[in-house]
Amino acid sequence: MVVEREAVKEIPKKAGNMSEWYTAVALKAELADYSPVRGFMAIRPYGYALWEGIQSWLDRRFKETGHVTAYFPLLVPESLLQKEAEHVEGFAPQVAWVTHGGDEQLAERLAVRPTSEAIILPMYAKWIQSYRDLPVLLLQWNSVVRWEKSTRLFLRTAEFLWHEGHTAHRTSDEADAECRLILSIYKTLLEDVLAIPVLVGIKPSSERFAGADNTYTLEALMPDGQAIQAGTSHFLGQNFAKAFDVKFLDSDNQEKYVWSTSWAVTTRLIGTLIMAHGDDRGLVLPPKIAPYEVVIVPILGKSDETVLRAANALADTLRGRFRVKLDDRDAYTPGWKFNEWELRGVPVRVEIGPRDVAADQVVLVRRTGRTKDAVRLDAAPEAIATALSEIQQELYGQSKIYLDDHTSVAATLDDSIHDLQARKGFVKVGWCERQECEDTLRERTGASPRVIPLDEQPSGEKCAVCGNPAKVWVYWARAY
RNA sequence: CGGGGCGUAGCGCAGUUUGGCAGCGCGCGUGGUUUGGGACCACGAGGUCGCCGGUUCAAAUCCGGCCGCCCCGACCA
Repeated sequence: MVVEREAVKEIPKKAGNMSEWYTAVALKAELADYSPVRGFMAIRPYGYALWEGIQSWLDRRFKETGHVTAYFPLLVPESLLQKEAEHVEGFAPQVAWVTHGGDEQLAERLAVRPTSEAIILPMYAKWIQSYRDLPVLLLQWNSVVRWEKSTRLFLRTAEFLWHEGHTAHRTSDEADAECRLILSIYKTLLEDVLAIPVLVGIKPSSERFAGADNTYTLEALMPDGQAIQAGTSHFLGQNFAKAFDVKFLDSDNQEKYVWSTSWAVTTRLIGTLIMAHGDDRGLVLPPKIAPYEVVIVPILGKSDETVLRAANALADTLRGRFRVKLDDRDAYTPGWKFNEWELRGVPVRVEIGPRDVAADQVVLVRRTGRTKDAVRLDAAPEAIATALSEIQQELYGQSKIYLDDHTSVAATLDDSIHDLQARKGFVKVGWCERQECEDTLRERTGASPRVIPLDEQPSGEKCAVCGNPAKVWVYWARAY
């Protein structure tokens, strides 16, 4: 039986102040730390392993869809950044500038990329001549800098890691299909791997990416009732092609501008993951993304030779099938290790001690329930596989129930205001698509329109603000 | 950027009101005993009290300025 003495002492309750809880978990689980440079963070190996998990899953998918990886410069000349008017206006307040090379002042200052459209599209102009060169399906794994006023580990840092995809297409339809393909890949990543259910759709024009004709988005709901954007996919139309003169000769011998897209998910996903599943004992990681799916804790005592040998043999057996950590450090007691690995979110723990070796069994403990089950040694791999798959489903299921329970429909302005001010999640409202109705709701609630769903259309409902026929549904929420 | 709080050993803090030897717990090192839910004993290492200036015989403590961090709001992936 689990004896509750002092649980994890250093972590505040999640239900209390979620911000304090979040920061404590990110630091104590050794995911990241504050760095000497204000607003920037150091990602520690355990946190980076989560990012590598996301990377390798996406790289596998992108290989299947024909996307290839490239790399473009860190610095963007000011003149290039200024070519797309809306783009530069949108990012100007957040750009960091390089003004000197060594001692000498530069003739033209260079932006540290806040995103790379302005340095990639000029290259596309050189590389694309004919419709036969299309589509171009590139992405790069890199970091970008946005000078943020207030920052939080993973959720908002002045520098963050991401991949940014940049594609160029022959037709508008093809570019739009690309955006939707990426959206579906991201949705699978969020729901099947990270176990976080999302609403998908498009942003109202007021929330679009600077320079885009359309922005697709994935919105998740955090346990404090606030929404968070988990990924974006932008249909850029011909805006950037025209600004950077990216043209091709089509089969009809006409010179045309390409249609481009850009899309990204960032290390913010790690912050989202922490909040979505963690509890008062720390991190809870979905098995599919956990750096270690299984941790083996040998209970060493006087008979430590036998136990250690059994633990090593078990680790070798399991390693063929799972990501395994054998924690054979002798400086820590088993109880200390139990708490440590729970804090770090490992889904399944296997305890093996003298009693188990004698009985030819191991003790299996799930991070989610923490009940102890004795399992015959030869049945352990199957039992672990079952536990991992059930934990994965359990985490998604809980989050899905939370999302559904915290999504309401409001038919009137008063209801919308009431529901949004209660801060309990998404409020779905009908909208006539007029800016003034959106502005009214923003001012009255402090919330923002997060997403217009792709698969739901109003059928006779009215705009919650003005009462005219609603053209679309919009999910509103307070947001990170 | 507004409101509030804080800065003293790696971490968490006491000491500041009333100026007078820089402390406690955890962690860390060594040795030993331990090990099934954060073990115990002994010895030990570790400090420009955020920074700069002022008052004073004497400043962690009083005064002035600056910097940084956290929380709550407004803006941002």
